[in-house]
Amino acid sequence: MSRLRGARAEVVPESVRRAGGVPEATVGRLPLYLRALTPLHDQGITNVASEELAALAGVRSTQLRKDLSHLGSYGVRGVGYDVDLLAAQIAQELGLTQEWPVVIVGLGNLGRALASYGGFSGRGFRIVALVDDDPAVVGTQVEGLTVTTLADLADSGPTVAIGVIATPAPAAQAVADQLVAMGIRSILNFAPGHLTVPDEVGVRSVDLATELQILAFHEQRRLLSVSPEDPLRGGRDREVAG
Amino acid sequence: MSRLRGARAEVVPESVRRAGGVPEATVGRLPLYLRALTPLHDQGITNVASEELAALAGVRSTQLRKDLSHLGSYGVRGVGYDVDLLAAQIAQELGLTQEWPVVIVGLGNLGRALASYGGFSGRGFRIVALVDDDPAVVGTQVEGLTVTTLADLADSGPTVAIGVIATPAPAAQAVADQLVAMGIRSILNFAPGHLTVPDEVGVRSVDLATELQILAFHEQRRLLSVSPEDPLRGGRDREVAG
DNA sequence: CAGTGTGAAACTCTTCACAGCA
DNA sequence: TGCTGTGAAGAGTTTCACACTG
Repeated sequence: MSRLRGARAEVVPESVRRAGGVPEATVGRLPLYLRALTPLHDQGITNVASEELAALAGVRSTQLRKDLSHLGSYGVRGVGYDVDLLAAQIAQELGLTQEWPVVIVGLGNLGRALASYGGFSGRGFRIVALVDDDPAVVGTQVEGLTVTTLADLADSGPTVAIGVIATPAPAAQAVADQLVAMGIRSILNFAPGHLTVPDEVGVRSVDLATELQILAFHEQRRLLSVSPEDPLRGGRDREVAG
Repeated sequence: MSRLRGARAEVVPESVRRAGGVPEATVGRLPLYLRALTPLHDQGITNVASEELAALAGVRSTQLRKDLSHLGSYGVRGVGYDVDLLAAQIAQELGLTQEWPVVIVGLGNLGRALASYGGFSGRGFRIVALVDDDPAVVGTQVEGLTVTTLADLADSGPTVAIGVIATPAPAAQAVADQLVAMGIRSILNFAPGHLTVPDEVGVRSVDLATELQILAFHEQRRLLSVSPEDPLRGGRDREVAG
């Protein structure tokens, strides 16, 4: 589900790419574990067993333990994991010991929703710039930041590590090109459609229609298989990492 | 990426679950293919080769052909695929020949952004209800629909197949429970955190912080590996279906 | 002969079974 | 005794190589 997929370049096998590293599937779940640990920390709980944490994160305990083993985890046999220590370890692995500066491009409904979303600060990210190309919007204040153009950002704006694209689909590729040109190598894309970027740039795409269509597939499957001789649909607790 | 992960229930092997079906990984890519086909259709292009369509969707041509082979595809050797026929086939497989009624729960910034998003109609979905629990919002008109409460919806609202949760995190589980109680078996969750639902309910979750943290992991990895003796990062064109 | 369809191989990911330690 | 950590087995996915066909 997140899912990595090659497009260009020779394929470097995971076994080589991962020199001293963590499998991609595990990376996709580390955020879930971190998210599950936070409320435990807030409740003053200091220790948690893999079974319990796995339930909170929505995975199996063996999976959790295997994942954590890749970061050379420090669980205690017979006891469990130290909540704060584990959270710190995962945060370090994900690179959240520093704050990554983020720009949001496109201040339509979605862009504004993202800008006002609380999930950035305190989780390793800070919005440092907001960009739009509508003259009526540029210069206005949104969430305490002055909206600029992409050109202004490249020219005289703050340094940015991650670009979030929340523009209409037709503009997304051009925006991505400009973000890449100004040195950004991580892009989160909310516009539908595939972005073509150089190999060294990471892109993750979130598309509402795609998600709904996947749900529709299973919904249809369910409706069809209720009637006949086939009582197996193996329904399972479904979740997507991203 | 989208990724499926069991949590409860005995594990039904894919080979059994997929009786006459399509692998989960393939299902996750069918929407991408459909999305890539639409502009071709609009341009009046009637035929496309797997190499070209794969490039538009951001996958490899072998992957595309293998995926399509699972729906018993009707490509023509030496020629390619009929654009309209292929689009129709995929749409049918995904269950988009009918319109699925959708409810959006939570009309904060995100919920409103989703409500005004154009990606629903014409793609197999229609928003038939908007729900919020704020008395100041209930009864108002948003995007041509009158906002109701969840209780009203269960009581006297239209039938709904898919629920979209766009509430704050603390409310999400309770909302999911109520959606399930009224018979909804497909949920798209935008609130951070794991939802616990019965086996027969499908859930997909989209979480901004998770996506950003995965990007941050790779960004950090890139920064660390630029300097030393390790010139392999196997940079690849990254994309997520989910 | 260009391009699809597909078994087989390679690889990744998940689950199992159990050794090992506090 | 209880729970972690992990090699090995099993399941799923991707890629390869090439047979096949319009």
